[in-house]
Amino acid sequence: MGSDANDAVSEQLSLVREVASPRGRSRRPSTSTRSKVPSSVPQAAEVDPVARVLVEVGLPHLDRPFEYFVPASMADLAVPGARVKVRFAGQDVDGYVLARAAKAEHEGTLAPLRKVVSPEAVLTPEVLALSYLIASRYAGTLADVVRLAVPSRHAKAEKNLPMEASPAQKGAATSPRPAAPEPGPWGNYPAGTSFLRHLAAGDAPAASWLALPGQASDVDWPVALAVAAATCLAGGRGALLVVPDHRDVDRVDAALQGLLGAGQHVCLTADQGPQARYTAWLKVLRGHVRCVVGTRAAMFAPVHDLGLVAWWDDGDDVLVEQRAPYPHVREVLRARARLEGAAVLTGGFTRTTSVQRWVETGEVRSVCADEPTRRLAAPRVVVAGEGTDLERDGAAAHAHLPSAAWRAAKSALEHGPVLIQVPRRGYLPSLACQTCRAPARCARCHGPLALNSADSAPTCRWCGTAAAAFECASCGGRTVRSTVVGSRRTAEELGRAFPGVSVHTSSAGDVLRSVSGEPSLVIATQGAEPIAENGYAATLLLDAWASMARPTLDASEEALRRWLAAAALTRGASQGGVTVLCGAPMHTTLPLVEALVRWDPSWFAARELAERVELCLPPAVRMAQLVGGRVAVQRAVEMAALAESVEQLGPLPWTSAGSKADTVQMTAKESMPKIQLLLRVSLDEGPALTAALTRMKALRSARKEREPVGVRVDPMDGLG
DNA sequence: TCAATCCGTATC
DNA sequence: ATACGGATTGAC
Repeated sequence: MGSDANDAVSEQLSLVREVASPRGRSRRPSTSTRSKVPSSVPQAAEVDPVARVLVEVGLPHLDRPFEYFVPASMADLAVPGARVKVRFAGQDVDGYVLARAAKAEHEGTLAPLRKVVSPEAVLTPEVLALSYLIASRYAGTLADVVRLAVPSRHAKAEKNLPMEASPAQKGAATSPRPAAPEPGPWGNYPAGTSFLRHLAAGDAPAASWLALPGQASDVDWPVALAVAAATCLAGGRGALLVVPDHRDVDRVDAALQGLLGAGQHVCLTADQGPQARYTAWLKVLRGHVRCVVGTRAAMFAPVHDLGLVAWWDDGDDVLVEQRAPYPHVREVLRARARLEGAAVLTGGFTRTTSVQRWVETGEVRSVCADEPTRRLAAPRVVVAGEGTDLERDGAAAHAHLPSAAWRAAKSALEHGPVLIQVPRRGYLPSLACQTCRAPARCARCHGPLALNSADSAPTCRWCGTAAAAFECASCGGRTVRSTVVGSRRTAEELGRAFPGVSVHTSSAGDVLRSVSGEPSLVIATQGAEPIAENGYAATLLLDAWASMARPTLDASEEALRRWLAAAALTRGASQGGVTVLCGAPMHTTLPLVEALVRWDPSWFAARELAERVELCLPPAVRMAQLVGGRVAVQRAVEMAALAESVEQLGPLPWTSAGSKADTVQMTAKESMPKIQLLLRVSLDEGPALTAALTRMKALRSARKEREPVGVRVDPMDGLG
């Protein structure tokens, strides 16, 4: 494991023990005498009459435990982890019992718990410890993180689910452990079987796995995840698998069903409905099952004896939680693995720079296939030029297809379906070097340059510096070109280019799961590609330039991720599969294109990370973002009393993601333009920065600052 | 001298 | 947030 966060971890653990230990004594001898209990209220419990309670008031400066006395009637119900209602500042609020104690630290009179909502210990010590770490990592409140970790109660589900595992499940739990499965897909990777062996033995191996493309059961990634989970279960420990979306959950679910049989795992997804969802979650909490597959909210599932955390496609932005404090699945599962001694498995067709950093610090080991294996499994990749060889006439001209792409599709349609991937609409306009097409970067802070309005000079989206004299860092070019994005071919146009072929479409909101092996054209936006039975005969990746020119930090990483995800649905070169990249700049050999052609995401990730290190960009540094009115942000920064070493980039006008670039956001009431300030520190100084931001938030809420100031750590996760 | 009001602080 | 206390202000 890397050393940068070890201190923070041990510090947090001791904090957790102090607060959560059932009989925990304070390090300092308590100066309080035994707390007085008003005579008008019920008798206190005889054993551990004090409950430390996390109260759910949404105020940062009240984000700490408060002590209540436990009435005798609740002595056995108010267990650590139980939901309670308490009187707080004159009103009834919800809370959780964090711990019971013999004596209070609070010197004044304790108020009684008003009610134990349910004796179900929904906030387990492990999840509580995890929540402390995540709150600290993201400068958020414990209450916010607990809200993410513990689903809201569904009383009927709680009542209907038996407390004890059913006889069959009980039998499974007490009978000899299930046998470890065959390695299956893991046999394709030199380090794969070793990973499984350590996993089964109860160790905590950590791996970044670069999956081979293909859907056959001896390579298919959902099968590989299921095998890892089953191996962990066979070793007597629980497993937690997180995947980006519901379709992925279904695929892993099917694979688990095949390996484990019925009733050994549960799925957790947002679209289950409250009762089904809470029932599934309770099965995990009560230990009926020890294996979970789900979407991002499952990352907090209270799996018993956790032995493996795994997640798929680290770069997918749906792995970022959309509620404060916006934690990434990667950080949550990494923290869980450390706390609970579990193995780590992060897989994908590509590797993000964040995971590459772990590989390079030795925190995780790379698990990937050797080059000959990759070459056979991956499709042959062809690069068609940007406009240079467009068909001038005939059907293909209508579809704006390069002739190489048209020919590949035409011949592939004799053997099976053809996938045509188009970029999503709505990318922000951005700037690139006119000569070499490298993204234009700010000379001062290396942020992305963009045009605020048609006639102004290019401006940095981070620090606001106007690039009066642009000079490209890669080739020295002095002119920028605007990359207008978002043109999308219609299914009709393509249909006309291939008369007589049936056409399917799949895009966000109307996603097609799979298509048959019959010849057809499948037009899908990025991320919505259906799976084809036996794989696509060919895949066309359209408008490469649009994917490459997005004005976000991770544009290249993201482009490769999306291309390889589509290309991975294509038959391997050994079966004639081909992928055609259309619309890539031909002037230079871009590493991005080279990585696709050679199917070498590991090499690309290392290059990208080296560049980030050089330019002091995440994940080589820690960043935080403040958003709000100009004065409020300025005052917030002063309150934070930041160290000298904290670099401030900006402020500059803030536009919300997805809004048009020239729309300046206003705060609701004052019609004040919002501004953004970025803070940058070394990774070592990350914990100090988040601590300062936490203090600042507490101070602001204690002083009842009116104007909101948004704080976001790792703002590049998800938004770029 | 007392009540109304403002401000700061604690909330167990 | 809401409640409370202490200080401050203003009218009798």
